[in-house]
Amino acid sequence: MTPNNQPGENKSITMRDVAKQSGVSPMTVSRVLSGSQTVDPELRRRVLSTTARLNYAPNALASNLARNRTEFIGVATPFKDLVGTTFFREVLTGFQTITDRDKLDFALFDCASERFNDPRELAAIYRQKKAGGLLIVAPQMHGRYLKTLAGMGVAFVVVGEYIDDEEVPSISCDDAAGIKLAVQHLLELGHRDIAYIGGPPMLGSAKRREIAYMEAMTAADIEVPAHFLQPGDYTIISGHESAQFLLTSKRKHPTAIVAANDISAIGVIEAAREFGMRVPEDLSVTGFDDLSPAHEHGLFLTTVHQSVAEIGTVAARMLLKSIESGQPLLGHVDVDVALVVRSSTGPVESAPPAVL
Amino acid sequence: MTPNNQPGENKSITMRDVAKQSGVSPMTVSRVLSGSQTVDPELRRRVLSTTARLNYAPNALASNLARNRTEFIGVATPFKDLVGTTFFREVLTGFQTITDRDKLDFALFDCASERFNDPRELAAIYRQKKAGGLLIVAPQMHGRYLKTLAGMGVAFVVVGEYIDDEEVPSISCDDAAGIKLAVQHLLELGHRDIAYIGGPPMLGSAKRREIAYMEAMTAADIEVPAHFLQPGDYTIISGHESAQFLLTSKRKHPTAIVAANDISAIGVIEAAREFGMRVPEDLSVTGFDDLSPAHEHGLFLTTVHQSVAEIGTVAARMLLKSIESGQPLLGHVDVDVALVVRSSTGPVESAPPAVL
DNA sequence: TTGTAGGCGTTATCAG
DNA sequence: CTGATAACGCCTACAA
Repeated sequence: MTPNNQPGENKSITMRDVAKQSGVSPMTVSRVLSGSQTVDPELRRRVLSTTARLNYAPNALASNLARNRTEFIGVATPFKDLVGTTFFREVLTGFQTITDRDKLDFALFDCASERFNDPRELAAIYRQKKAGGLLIVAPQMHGRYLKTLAGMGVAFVVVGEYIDDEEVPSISCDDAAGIKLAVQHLLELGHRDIAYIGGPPMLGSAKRREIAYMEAMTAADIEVPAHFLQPGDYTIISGHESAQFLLTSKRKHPTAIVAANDISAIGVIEAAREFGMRVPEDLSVTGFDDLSPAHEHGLFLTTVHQSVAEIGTVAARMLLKSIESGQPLLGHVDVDVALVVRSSTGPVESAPPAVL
Repeated sequence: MTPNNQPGENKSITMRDVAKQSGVSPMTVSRVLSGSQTVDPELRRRVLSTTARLNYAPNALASNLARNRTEFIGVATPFKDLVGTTFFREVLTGFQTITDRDKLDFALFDCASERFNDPRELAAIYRQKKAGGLLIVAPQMHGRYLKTLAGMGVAFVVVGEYIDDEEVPSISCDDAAGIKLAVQHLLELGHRDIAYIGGPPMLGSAKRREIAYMEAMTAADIEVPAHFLQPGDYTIISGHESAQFLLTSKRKHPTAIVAANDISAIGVIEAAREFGMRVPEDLSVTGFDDLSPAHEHGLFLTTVHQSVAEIGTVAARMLLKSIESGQPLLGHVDVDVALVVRSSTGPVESAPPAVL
């Protein structure tokens, strides 16, 4: 990793070289290039001219060392699970809109690699000044791990997941509001037999969605039969299985199913179709997330839209503020969601759906 | 971006601090931590002990400045187009398997942003030592742009696209071999009326695939009717349209279609089904890439598999070698492909497919 | 085996 | 407005 020289020139050009050739001191060069202080226009011209002529590029390492700063924002995410994902892309581009102003760049770390099993390794990234702050995009990370990180004075924020810990700063969409919008929508369509298919129980956001479902039903004075609360894990297959159970059970069948995310909603719709049920005539289905797959699959899923890009920009603003102020962030921030009504939901039919 | 201190401790701990508290010189600390030289076991113990006690983390900026190196590999890619992509994820994880050994990290740059309109800006990343080398994952980048980059002595390699320029190092799958495998497979199934739906003409890899199709047909002594060479742009819709044209033309209809990638192959199959044709009984279809979408869509597409992860590892090895040696890379490297026969291809039927 | 001196390339500070 | 001086925190080179 050592050499950085082109065949011919042996040492890289430094500020001193530019200074000498411009007949000024290095400080003047520094001032011109940092654009800050007032410099005599003639000197400025000379400096800029030789800078261009020598093709000089300031050494960021030296600059950052002298200024005790870092121009990288660390992004920690499990490569295998998230990098190829719409969610990740959206968070990043949202984040980017803010960090671009400060000319910050991204450093990318695979937090699922063995190396980061110990939170101290992630903290080291920060302490070694490889990154001025950390954007953590890793839903599966344990609260304990993150709490430890917070205890080590690392500037960071977790994105896309609700962490139930005051000391851990996190940003995600307003899960509760989203589910309540979905349930409310179904209630307005006349549904009362509304079942729910949940998400991975380890995820704080999944917990929030489930609780919100129960609250919304209770608020509408509807008692939820135990079997209406189905487990799930955000996969097509889990949605499929739980829907299959609900639609073939000997107990009451739902006229509508609220799935904890779009993926499992797709499984629900698949299952319904396999049983010859029409969506939405025989069964209404709602999802959650509104990322691309819902469209790609040629579905017209009524779902809760979360603005991932906005989560990214909010995260960026907060993280930058924390980095500048030196104050750690605290607690959770909810970003608004919106119900997108498409054609997987409709009014409840007078006749109950046919039992298979 | 300035402060990095926790409330209470005002300056970060340096090697000097560790040295003092261990009763040794900073050099000894350096030696212990870099693990290199021989150090008295007793001193080593003391140093390690106080390192842990003080929670010391070496400043990477200072270290890299002193050693004139950089521990970041720059990854340049258009965020919007590629970051959310299986291809990108696979390249990165493949790359990672090599860079992990050297404890290198990734710096991520959005080469589609205005900032990088000028290749000098990308070169600056390298010259400023923000990255020791560049992995460019950007199929749409112009050869001229890349040639300029090469001329500026930047250590880099382009991945996933064939760049027709000896000075520009690139790595991609062996497009020609892949298409020839597909055509050969169809020939063996008895097809002779094999049409081709191409890719974006600006892409070198698309050009190579098309040329290979022509060569394979010619080698089999089959004359290709002009309308058998259909344009396309790697999208479902382009595959759909070209297939529609081929299957409704007044001229001869193909019994098999080779699509330049999986996505357009999906469009072909959709179109065929709309015309009531069965795949593969009435029409054989092959794709190219074998990334996830082909499976996600519930298709069983016979296709050319490219090992993206391997492209990543090959790229990593080459780039690291170039960085170490200071020698620029040159020319293109092909990574092997393999035909994956699934159920979208079959023997040609005796009766020609029904004309719509 | 350990320590000393000096430099990596930049910037903060303060004197002129 | 400009320049000398002294860091920034670490490492190479040489000396002990």
